[in-house]
Amino acid sequence: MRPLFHPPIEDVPPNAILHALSDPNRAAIFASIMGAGCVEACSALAAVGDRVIPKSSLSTHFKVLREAGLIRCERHGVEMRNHSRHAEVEARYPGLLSAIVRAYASSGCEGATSAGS
Amino acid sequence: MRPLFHPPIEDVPPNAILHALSDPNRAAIFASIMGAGCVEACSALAAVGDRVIPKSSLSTHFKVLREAGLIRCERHGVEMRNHSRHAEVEARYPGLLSAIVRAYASSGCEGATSAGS
DNA sequence: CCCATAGTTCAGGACTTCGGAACTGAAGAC
DNA sequence: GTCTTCAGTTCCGAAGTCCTGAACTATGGG
Repeated sequence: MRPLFHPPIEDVPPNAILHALSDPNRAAIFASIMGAGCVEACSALAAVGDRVIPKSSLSTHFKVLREAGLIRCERHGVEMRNHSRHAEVEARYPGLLSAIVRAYASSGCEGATSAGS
Repeated sequence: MRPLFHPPIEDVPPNAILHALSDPNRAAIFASIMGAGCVEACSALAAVGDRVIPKSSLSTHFKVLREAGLIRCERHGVEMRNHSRHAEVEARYPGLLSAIVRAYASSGCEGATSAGS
């Protein structure tokens, strides 16, 4: 497939990460990828709680997360594997991701429920 | 003046905080308030680096920060004192604010430079 | 009382995001 | 090899959000 652009983590400004995760849907997606051992298919995340997310929105969300350096996407056959780049982000911005995920988890919001394994 | 609404910190969802701080201008304002000993007047922050922020935008930014539970505003005479509620937020979402501020600082972005005073 | 200062509100335009429909690319059926 | 199906992307219009200048309100001083 065309070479999906993944920015080096040093080029990602903090506000891009905050923006990406300031959307509860994206936060839920990311928490799910991060919690589920760094691999998921897109369609597996088509629902956050009760709410069904349209495919197109989902695609956009993944694009935002990808461009924020939070995930790495590669095509495996017909579906997409999404690896969390959480270790890289952690190295670049120590404590940021864990604090955010913890914040969502402690708020009882749907943002990180699926990360609770 | 009318009783400016300050939400209790427990009522503030994490995404509101992330959203508030995902704007570099607001991040700079907040970093400045937090770094400068928790008191500032609005007009003292009318410029982020080279960029001049219009009063109306500034007012909106303060409102967003206030409604995200990040600052507490009270009128003293003709001007406004803005206290950082950073301790409360820290208690509610441990490590979140410090990680964000540190991220902005380490990125060399203008988000937290003014906190170095 | 009138003026100056600090901040808020409103309205119009620019920008972003959402979501359905159509499209592309890969795997399996025939 | 070709057709069908599945997974995801792109396109475009609708809806919402954000920015900002202009007008307004509130406070303090002369």
